[in-house]
Amino acid sequence: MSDTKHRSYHHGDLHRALLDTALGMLAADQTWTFTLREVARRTGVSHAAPYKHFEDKDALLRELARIGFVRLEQAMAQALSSGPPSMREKFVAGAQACIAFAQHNPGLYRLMFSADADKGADPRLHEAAMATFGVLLRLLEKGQQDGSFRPVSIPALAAASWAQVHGLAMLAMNGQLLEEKVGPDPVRAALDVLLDGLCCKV
Amino acid sequence: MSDTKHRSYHHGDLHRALLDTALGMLAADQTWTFTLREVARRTGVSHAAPYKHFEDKDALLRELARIGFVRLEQAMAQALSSGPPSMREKFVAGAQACIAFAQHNPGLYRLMFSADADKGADPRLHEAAMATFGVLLRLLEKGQQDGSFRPVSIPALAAASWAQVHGLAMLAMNGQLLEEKVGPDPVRAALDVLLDGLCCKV
DNA sequence: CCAGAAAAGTTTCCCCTGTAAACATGGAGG
DNA sequence: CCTCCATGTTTACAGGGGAAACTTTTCTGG
Repeated sequence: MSDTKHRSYHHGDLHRALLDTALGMLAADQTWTFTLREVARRTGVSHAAPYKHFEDKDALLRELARIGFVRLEQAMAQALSSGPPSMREKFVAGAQACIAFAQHNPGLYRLMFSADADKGADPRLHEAAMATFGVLLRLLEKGQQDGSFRPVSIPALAAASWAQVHGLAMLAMNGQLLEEKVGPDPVRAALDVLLDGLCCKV
Repeated sequence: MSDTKHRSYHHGDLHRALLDTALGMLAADQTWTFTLREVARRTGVSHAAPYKHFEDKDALLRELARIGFVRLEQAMAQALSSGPPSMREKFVAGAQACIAFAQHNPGLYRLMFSADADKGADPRLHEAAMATFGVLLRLLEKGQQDGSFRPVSIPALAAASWAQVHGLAMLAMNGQLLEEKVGPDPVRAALDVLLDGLCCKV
C-alpha cells in the first residue's frame, strides 16, 4: 500500500472525505466562510482530526482552491474542444464555461480568487492556476497563428481577455448582469465588444 | 443640535474615529481581516463601544465600503475632467484612476467588492456603488453621442468596460501584471485591446 | 436649577473558532 | 505477540463577535 499516500487507516481516507465535505458546503453557499470545526463535524470526526491531514485551515483552503482550478481548467478545455471551429466562437465558449462555473460554484470560485488562498504560498496551487491560465494562453496563440486574432503582444491579449472573463464572472455571480438591463445575452454582448477589438477586422 | 446624528458626547464623534482607525488599518494591509476589537483597541475604547455606533461588524464594513466607493467615484471623476479631451483617452484615464486606487488601497478595494459587504443589505452602500458606476455610464453615453464609441447597447458596453477595469484592477493588485511579462504599460496595452472594440473604426 | 431620561462607554459573560498538547487506539512489521 | 507510528480524540487556551447589565455623562423639560 504505497502507491498513494492517503489510503485507509482508521477512517478510510479522511483526507478526501474532508475535502468532499468542504466542497459540498462550498457548493451550497454563496460564500466560503465555513469553519474547520463544522467541516469536521459534518464528516463525523473530532474537530482536531483535520490537523492530521492539513497543516492548518489555510492549507485546506488552498487544496480546495487547487481542486477548483483543476475543475475549471477541465471545464474550459472541454468547452474549447467541443465547441465550434471558429476561434472567435471557441473563445466565447471558453469564457462562457468559466462564467457558468463561477455561477454554479460561487463559493469555490470566490475562494479560488480570494487573497486567503495565497497562491504564492503553495507551489501546487500556483501550478494549477497557471495551468488553467494556460488554456486561455494556448487558445490566443493558436488564434494568432491562424490569423484570427490580431498580432498584438500575447501577454497584453491575455491580460485583457482574462480580466474580461474574470470580471464578467464576478458581475454574473453578483447578479449584476440582469437580462432586463443588458439584453437577452449579457455575457455574449459584453464579450463581443472585447472580441471586436481582439479579432482581426473582416 | 439636531441637524446631524453623530455629534459629540463622550468621546467626541467616536463614529468617525472608528472609521478612521479602520481605514488606516485597511490602507496598511493587503487584506481587510481586521477585528472589531482591534479597531476599538487602537481607537482607545472598550471592545463593546463600537456597538453603540454600528449595529454589528458588518455594518461597519459596509460603511467603510461606502466611503471607498465615494472616494473611488471622486478619483475617477477627477481623472475624467482633468484628462485629455479625447473620449478614448478619457476612458483610459478613468480606468487607470480606478486601477491606481485599487493598488493604493488594496484592502479597501477588496472589501468594496467582497461578498461580505453585501450591497443588497444596505441602500446607502448600493447607492454609492451605483454612483461610482454612473461615472462610467455617463462617459459611455457622452462618447456614444459624439460618435467616439460604437452605437451598441449601453448596458453591454458598460458591462464589458466595467468587467475589464475591475478585472485589471484585480490582476494589478495581485501583482499579475508585471512589466517584464506584459510590456512597459500592461494596463494601457490591455485597455487598448478593449478600446479597439469599443471605439468606432477610424 | 435640578431631576430624570437617554446616550455613550465599560465590564462581564457566553459561545464560537483555530490551534497546540496530551492522551488513546489500532493495524503493520519485527 | 508486542511494539511503534499514523490516525483520532480530549482537553486546554487565546482571541473574536455579540448580548446584557451597569456606570457615567450629557441633554432636556419642569
